[in-house]
Amino acid sequence: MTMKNIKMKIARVEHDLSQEELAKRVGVSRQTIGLIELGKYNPTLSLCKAICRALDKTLDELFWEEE
Amino acid sequence: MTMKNIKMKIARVEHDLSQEELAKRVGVSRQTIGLIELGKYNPTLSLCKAICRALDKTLDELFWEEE
DNA sequence: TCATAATGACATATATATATTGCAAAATGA
DNA sequence: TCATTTTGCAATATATATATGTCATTATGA
Repeated sequence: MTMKNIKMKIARVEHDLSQEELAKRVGVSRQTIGLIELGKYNPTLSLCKAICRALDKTLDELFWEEE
Repeated sequence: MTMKNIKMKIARVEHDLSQEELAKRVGVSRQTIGLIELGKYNPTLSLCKAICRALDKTLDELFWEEE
């Protein structure tokens, strides 16, 4: 869809989590996490929040871009 | 779904916009805006961003709650 | 008061987020 | 190298976000 979410990928790697591990913690499939990182999905707010909590970040830190 | 988004409603009123006017600016239906404010919808990230831009707020300001 | 605008509620239809499965291509570590 | 893990990709199925239309209720302003 739009562009890669490199910030999310970095935060995930910083937590030493694979896509699959993050997916499990967040309660979603591995593919969903992968596609969000690739920028090919438009996730729901509740999923964004769950990812943020799992990675100790806020929405702005992972999903907001100024401009 | 979860709970009312009072912050979004306040920001909208501060901009002197009706639900219908905000909906038009954001490219979505009036009902969608209304249901998001009522906390009965789980909007997509792209819609959240569009609402934020229309109301001069960030994701954290309208959609994030600490804890 | 009263007319109008704004909002909530509900039903049905459609688009799309997400799940699931399987396989291929990279990446990683020994 | 090679075995294993990780990630990308694709197809199909399902759940749900969103649209549309209508009506009832609640603000709002004159």
